[in-house]
Amino acid sequence: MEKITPILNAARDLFAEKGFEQTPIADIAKKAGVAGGTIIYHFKSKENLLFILIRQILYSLYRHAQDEISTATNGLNAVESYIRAFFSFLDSRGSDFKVLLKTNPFEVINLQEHPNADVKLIFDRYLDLLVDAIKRGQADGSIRDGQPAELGKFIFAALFGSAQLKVVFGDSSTNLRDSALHFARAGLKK
Amino acid sequence: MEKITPILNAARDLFAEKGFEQTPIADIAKKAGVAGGTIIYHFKSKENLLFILIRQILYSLYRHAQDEISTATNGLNAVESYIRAFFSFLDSRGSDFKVLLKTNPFEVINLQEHPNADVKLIFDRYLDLLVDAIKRGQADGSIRDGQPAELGKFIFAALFGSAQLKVVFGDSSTNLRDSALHFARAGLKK
Amino acid sequence: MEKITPILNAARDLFAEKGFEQTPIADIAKKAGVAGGTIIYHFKSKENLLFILIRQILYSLYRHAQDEISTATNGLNAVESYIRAFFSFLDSRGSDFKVLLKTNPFEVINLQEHPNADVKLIFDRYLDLLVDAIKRGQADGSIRDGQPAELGKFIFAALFGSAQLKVVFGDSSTNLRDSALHFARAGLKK
Amino acid sequence: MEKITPILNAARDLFAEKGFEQTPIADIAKKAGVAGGTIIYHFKSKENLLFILIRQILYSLYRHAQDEISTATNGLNAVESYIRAFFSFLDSRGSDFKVLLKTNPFEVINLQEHPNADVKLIFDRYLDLLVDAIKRGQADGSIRDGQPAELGKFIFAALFGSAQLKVVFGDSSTNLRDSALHFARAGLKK
DNA sequence: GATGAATGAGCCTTCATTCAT
DNA sequence: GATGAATGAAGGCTCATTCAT
Repeated sequence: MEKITPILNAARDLFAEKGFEQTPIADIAKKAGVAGGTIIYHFKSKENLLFILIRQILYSLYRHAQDEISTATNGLNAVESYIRAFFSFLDSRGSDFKVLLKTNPFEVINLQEHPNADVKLIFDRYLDLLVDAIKRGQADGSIRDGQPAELGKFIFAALFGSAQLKVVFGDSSTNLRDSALHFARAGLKK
Repeated sequence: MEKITPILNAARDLFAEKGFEQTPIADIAKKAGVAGGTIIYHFKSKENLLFILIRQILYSLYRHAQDEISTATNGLNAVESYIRAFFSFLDSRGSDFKVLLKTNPFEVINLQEHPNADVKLIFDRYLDLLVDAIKRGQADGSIRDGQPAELGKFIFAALFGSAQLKVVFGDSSTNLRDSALHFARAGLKK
Repeated sequence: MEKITPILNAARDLFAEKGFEQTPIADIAKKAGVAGGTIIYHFKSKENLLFILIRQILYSLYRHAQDEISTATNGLNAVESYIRAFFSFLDSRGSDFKVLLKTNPFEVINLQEHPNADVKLIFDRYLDLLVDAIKRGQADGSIRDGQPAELGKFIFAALFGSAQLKVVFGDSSTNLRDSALHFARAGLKK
Repeated sequence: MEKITPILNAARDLFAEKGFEQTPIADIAKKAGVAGGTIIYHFKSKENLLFILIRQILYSLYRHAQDEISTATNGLNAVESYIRAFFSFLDSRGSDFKVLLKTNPFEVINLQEHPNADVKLIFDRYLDLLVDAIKRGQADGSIRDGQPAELGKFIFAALFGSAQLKVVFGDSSTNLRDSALHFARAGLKK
């Protein structure tokens, strides 16, 4: 029971470092100071371990954005907070984020299967945070007209693309963040 | 010798569909109508087959962008052409693109090792096309000031993020393209 | 202590349904509403649990035959009662019988090892019931001459073969019983 | 390709000796002088290897009975030949037979699944040989009236029960055969 | 008596790669 | 150039059993 956290931590680190497929359960076990069978005992399968991990990470990301947005004074400001939150998460919890990007979670995990559905759900919620900020901005006059869902999706895409650039090629997240803020403002302002 | 093309085609389709790790050489062999040994005989290793494939695809993408840009009348126009080229490639050669996104090529392939270096090279060239367009725009007055490399990287990130959204969740590439054009114009124009 | 019966019942059902090897202790535990460790605690090992079960079942079979024979008026009649008892047991306690046939108990259980010896003992006693009936028939003139042990063994073999046919292929036990009675009478009568 | 026979031979011996579940593929490989992977390469799965083996054995048994019956002069004679063939097979190819009895093939092998269907088919054919002999006897007057299918099934059951007695407890097949012949004659003759 | 988390040996299977033909 | 039988290391998973509580 108290082995669950060490396992999750070991898995996070190894998945982030070498990827899901390249990480044998035995390695996780060794790093977590646990027997191989213990991992399956608690997580049923290696894939499910990934799923649990992804859900945790996604939820943290969601909460982090939510916190940041909560103090925004208007819609555009909320979008900026959302972007800042994304990059600060990326910086402070880079290892977590690598898991997200290195495992193509939505490929490895079959989203059709019931228990995985909530990963998609959290993901959607996280996107909604951005779309809602845009709607708010359109209501309070800080953001121009346009379909909030489409504007949101594109910004979202840009954020994940930036993260990939940082994670894969080591690009500076500061520069990417500033560019993201710049383009978002330019594209959204009235 | 004449077995090489069928092998590449089969590999492309299968890598696109199920991913690199999930595709056994035996499956490629069967789909290509070839013996398993033949693939190793021609490509040395499975990883190298992926490398060859990625290089081909990346090069096509590069040429496609180059073609599109060649008729641009100014820098901003060239950037727009670059974006359009990206999405038209994504639409017409979706399977190729999936290979790029599903294999995290820059993870699987160790870019430090010599023969793989040119994948990174083509990749950089492709990015340079965009950066050069921005520089051109700054020279001809169609694009505002700012560091071309950073502006370019962000647009680039947004494009790949969009592709991922399309490939993974099936989002409309038309909407994503229009948003990309919108944000690029807004962020680059004087 | 009061957990023993539920465990035995669950084990009986599962062994009958899926066989000994195919039934994990965990499944028995769940079905019995008991913890996994409890089963080992009470039965020492999975194999020993099977052994206890087999002994119970065999003893029931033995008692059932004994009861039926007790009212027989002569030897041939006793043999017929024995056969009828076998099939009525097979019908009324099919699940028990399946355990016997599905586990090849005499393979799984090493009869050389001391505590298991009494399974073989009960088995022999059960066979003796039949052999004794034949002897009795030879004494009272209802059964022809011949080696009782051999005649008995063959009838015995036929009964177990019939049970297997019923259990595996679902053949009618009524037909099999009538045939058994027919052949036994024909082969034993003077 | 030339490894298939050694594998089948090794599997036959080991399944006969220790049973299907108790025989790791690695043991078969070692005994066959082959790599572990080779077995799966040729037989797809351990279960399928058993299936192939069972089919071979069953077919031999079938052919053996067919040969023996072919010279019978009448129906009753054919039944006797069938019984003799059974026991001579049991004696000369005891190891093969043990595989049949030790694996409860009809349990391990899911008869519903297509490729396994023919095991049941051969099995039925083998039984039909006996039923047809009984019909022939009823036609030529050497065998009394009665439902051939039921009479056949019972004799069949007796034969398999006898084999089990021999295999498990080492009973003499000569005695069992003579008893079988005795009871069959007594039960079938006019 | 009972629990259930934890163990770790064991097993089947996968699969990239080799090599004799 | 091409084949495909053969390999064997590697990995995910099962499960009877142990033991601290």
